Amino acid sequence: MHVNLTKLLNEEQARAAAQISGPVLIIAGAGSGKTRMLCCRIAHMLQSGVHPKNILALTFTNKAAMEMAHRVRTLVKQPLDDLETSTFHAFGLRILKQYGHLLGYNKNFTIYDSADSISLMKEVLLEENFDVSSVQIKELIHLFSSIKTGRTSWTHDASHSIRGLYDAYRSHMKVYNAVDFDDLLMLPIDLFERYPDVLEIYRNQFTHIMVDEFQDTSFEQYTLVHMIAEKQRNICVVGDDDQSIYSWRGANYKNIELFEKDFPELVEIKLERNYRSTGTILQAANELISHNSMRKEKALWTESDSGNSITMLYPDDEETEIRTVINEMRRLSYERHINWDAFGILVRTNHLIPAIENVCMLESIPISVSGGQSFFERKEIKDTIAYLRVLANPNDDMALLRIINTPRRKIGRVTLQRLRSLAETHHCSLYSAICLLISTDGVEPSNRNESLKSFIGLIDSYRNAILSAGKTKSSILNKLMEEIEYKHFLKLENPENEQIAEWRYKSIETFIRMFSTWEKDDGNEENSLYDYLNKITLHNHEQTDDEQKIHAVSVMTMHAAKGLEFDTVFLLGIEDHIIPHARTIEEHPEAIEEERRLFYVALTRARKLLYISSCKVRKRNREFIHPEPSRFIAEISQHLLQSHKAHIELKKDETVAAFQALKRLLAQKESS
DNA sequence: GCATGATTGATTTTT
DNA sequence: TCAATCATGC
Repeated sequence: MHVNLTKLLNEEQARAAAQISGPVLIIAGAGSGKTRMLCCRIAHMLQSGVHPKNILALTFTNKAAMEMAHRVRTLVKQPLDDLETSTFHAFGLRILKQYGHLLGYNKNFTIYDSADSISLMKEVLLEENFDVSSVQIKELIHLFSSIKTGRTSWTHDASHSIRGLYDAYRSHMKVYNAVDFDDLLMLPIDLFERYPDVLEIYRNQFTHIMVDEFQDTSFEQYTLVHMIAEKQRNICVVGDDDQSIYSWRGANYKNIELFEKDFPELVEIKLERNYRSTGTILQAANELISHNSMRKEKALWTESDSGNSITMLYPDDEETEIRTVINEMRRLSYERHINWDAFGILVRTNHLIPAIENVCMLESIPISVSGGQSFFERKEIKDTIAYLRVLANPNDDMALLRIINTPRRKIGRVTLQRLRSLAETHHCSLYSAICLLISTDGVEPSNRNESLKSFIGLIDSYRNAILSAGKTKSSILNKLMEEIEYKHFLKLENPENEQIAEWRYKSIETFIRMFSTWEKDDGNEENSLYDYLNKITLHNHEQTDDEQKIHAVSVMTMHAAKGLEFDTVFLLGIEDHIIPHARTIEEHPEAIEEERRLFYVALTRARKLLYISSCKVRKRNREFIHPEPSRFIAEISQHLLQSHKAHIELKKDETVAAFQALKRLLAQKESS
């Protein structure tokens, strides 16, 4: 292994990669070869004798973490099993797994995702007799999250009852032996404060730390990494304040200022040369972002040609919008021999995605959707996972509630209500409440507890089986799903179409197969059920990398597109209530700058061609509205834009001609 | 007391 | 369009 930095990188990049001791702040603009630099930097560390297990690289998404690990391995041609590249949350989980018992958590704790948190909030509200709309529930959860992470304090508008709800929420979590996403960061901080010797272990292990997407780290994430880095001070953070798009989740680009204050001896390096986009795209992006105030001084430049103008589309409605895009993709792939995976379709909100999926399906365009309703969010998969969760941790009430009457076991509203109040008076989980109810049942076997008894029997027997199963857990799960006749339940759910039931059961089989692949992988030494469940909670929104999807058009939200790039990018639904999003602006007028940054991120994903589309009519709820094009479009010089030429849309016979040409091409390829 | 079908109402972004 | 809630039937 020998990596020559100056050969692989430009001057600034090489400087950044070579500076491996002391604190470093790297301001890396969009498309400035940041990932490449980071990978070379790790390679350089290894070359300089730093052991892989002493390196900690924190990223924002699991995808980015895996990508980085992969690229470093290719670069240095070594397996590097000890190299820790992970997200903050995965890192926090790792710490809790090892030392969580010091804080009173059993090792079979469950991670609650936001859906679980919402269900729990509903439960708590029910208990305390509150009638609250779903919007308010989300607000409450957001408030509690801010409180927990110290972003907000109780001082203002904290009524007594709201504090009560917060306490109830937290005590429920404790009873369930559950932690939420915030806990994955806050509990390690708590741990480090209470057990300095544990902190010392981490400080000594991770002598070299890197943080990617630093502009999107939250205060508590920064606190965590600061605690570890404080002593050795070999920490490098990489970010771009113009791409900060997660402030609603607590991201705080002011962390850059904190970092400057905490590590005053730092070296600052700016990467301003853009290798990704054409001059036109870059200029448009620069113009747009210059409308924001309070930016760190930065000027992206490129040596590439100005390239094509940005194409504006003004389709009549949503369907025309997608069909126009499909026509363009067909034309480009035919004229320029472009693969489907060179296209990216980006939207502001998830709910614009299904319509795109449908039309692409009809037109046989292969697409790969990330975000939106993922495999793990399908009802049948969530049910299956809920069964696993209850087996792993019977005190997990949210999972238990999901499955206790699925399939129907004649355990209905009233029974549950009784169980709830029993659980409440004993401060225990529903599972314990059921056990209590059954044991105090006495001699006369009351009919109504029979179904509860058999349910507990089912759970207990499978729990024993799966916890002692070694590498055959998946087959036990399979047996469980057969025993409860889940397939039959699906058929009852879809009486008019048995095919749907079959199809949905197939995804359960797929899940069991995935589970089986995981448990047979020797890399998972511990191979515990808990590990698997935690893994799928944290990797929820991730692509299951099917080979068939590699040559597909990517469809995703602008948030999900961060860090990615495509030759050709289509931005759909660039209308004034969607981006900037009407609700955001209403609630926080200052958030317009973040919306602009989001649009900036979207623009800078494109290498060569960029299309921006704004519909004349869009269906919202049940009515049609006439949206205005996004105000951001007006912030770009008009000479960079060009309207979509009508003749570009292929007429029918042209399409036929195109297909024939394509056919000839394929025949040629085959014969050669 | 529970299951089922009809009505209503709500939709930002993600670890 | 979809999910959660409500009212009614068994």
